Amino acid sequence: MPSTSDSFTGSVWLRPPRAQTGQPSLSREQIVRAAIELLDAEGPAGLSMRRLGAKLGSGATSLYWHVANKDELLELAVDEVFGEIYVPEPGDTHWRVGASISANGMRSALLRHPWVIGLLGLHPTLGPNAMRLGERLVALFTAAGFSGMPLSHATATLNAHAIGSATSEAAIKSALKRTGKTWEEVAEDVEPYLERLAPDNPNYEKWRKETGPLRNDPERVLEETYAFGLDRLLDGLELWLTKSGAEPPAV
Amino acid sequence: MPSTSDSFTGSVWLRPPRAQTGQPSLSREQIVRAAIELLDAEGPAGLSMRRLGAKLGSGATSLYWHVANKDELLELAVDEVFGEIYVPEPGDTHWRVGASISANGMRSALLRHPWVIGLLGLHPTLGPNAMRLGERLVALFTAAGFSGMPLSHATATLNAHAIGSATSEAAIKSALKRTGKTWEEVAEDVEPYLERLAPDNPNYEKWRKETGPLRNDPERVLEETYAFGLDRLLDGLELWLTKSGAEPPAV
DNA sequence: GAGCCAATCGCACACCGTACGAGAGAGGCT
DNA sequence: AGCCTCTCTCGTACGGTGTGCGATTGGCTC
Repeated sequence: MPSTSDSFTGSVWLRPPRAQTGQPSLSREQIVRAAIELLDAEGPAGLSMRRLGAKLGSGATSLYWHVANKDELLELAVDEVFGEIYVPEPGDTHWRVGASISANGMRSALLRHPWVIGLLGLHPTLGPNAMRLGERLVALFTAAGFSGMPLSHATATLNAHAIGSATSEAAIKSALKRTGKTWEEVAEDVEPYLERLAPDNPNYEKWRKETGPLRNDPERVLEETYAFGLDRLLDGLELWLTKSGAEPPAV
Repeated sequence: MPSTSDSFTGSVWLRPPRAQTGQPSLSREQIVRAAIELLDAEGPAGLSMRRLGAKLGSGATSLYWHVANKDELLELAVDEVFGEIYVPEPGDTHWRVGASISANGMRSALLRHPWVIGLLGLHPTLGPNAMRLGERLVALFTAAGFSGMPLSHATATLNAHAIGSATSEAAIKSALKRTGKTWEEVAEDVEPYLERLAPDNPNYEKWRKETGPLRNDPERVLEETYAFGLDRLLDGLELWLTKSGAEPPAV
């Protein structure tokens, strides 16, 4: 371990890659992939260095040659997940479609790997895949007519919507998965609690009574919530674009 | 511990409160408050049951009388933080202002207690404070003219924006705090990395060069990003409201 | 005073991240 | 050929973690 001085977060990305000559039976990519598999299968609690080592047929501490510590491994895993997100080229679609595809990709990647959500607030992700994502979004929104700080704000807001939506969605799905109950069973469980709180929540209660019959398939509802918000957001961005009098640059 | 059957997430909220007769030198509220102090001061890693016990002058395992386990303690702490968020009454302001105040409150609560962000994806929060928040938002958006599922979508989207924005913001601030460096120093550290990746990120690089001089105070930029997104979102919601021909109910 | 029961606590267990140093084995140099 | 160096693996050990369990305390009601 050359132990470069702690530049920025001491982040993986800023450190020169490791030279290689010996007999590597382990590799960083392999470790990261295995870690992701464990995390997907059993959640954040399912990943320990010992278990990961076992899964790879090696000692737990051997991993520390390829990875400085567990935190760094998680950073690598997060960026790997970002690699799954596709952002269209500017020319391929209208920017609204491109932005939708990008946000959908972010959302579904986060829902496929919900453990990522809990890590996003810890370090800024500036791995190569995250950078590529940023690059593509800049290209997309530049072509749409954004520039300067508003461009950055727009892309950040798009991502914020995907992240925020995925967070709430993951919370619900995690509860369903953990209890193994169906949506109906959970609703039954919560019902008496809501009844008890009803006097304090008249408006919510009224809304709940009125929309009760409509709220059946939670999967669908969650998706609609996300899509509704995305459409409103894109409407707002488009409105700003026209009002600010921006011209899309020549394609 | 009466050990009620595991209703829903076995969530704290659905369990009857504990009877009380003995000599309580510890209380649930006190424990939760102390836990929040520890979490605020030292982050998620700073909270252990032993340290918490020590801080309260009691044995670590004494806490387990008042709290089923650490997860439950964290759920309680999250709801406590939600209690800090103020949502105006419908009559008090235009709904856009009310929604802004609410989202601002959510954002700043999350930034005051960044550890909450990492917990939001784990359980749906249905504590009393979260419920009160929901109630107020329903009231606000009902008065604005929303109803049915779109009402729920609108409130969820508002929260998603606050959560998503706070997540990215917390990531950056956490890195700054952890390294103790100034924004300029971090920028210097990252610079060579960005230069190296520049060939792959032409659009991003172009944007970066153009806006370089403008991007000074990150605190301000982050706030502007959030505010820009919020405005676009509210624009989009307002547009939908007028286009859907909804009438605000009599006030 | 007897008995009950809420509340506190110490101990122990299994597990965690990881520092450290010993060793294996390949490659390059003389 | 001999040796040295450098990459890589691994066992051991340390100080921590969450928490199950049983013993203990002390105030309350009969």
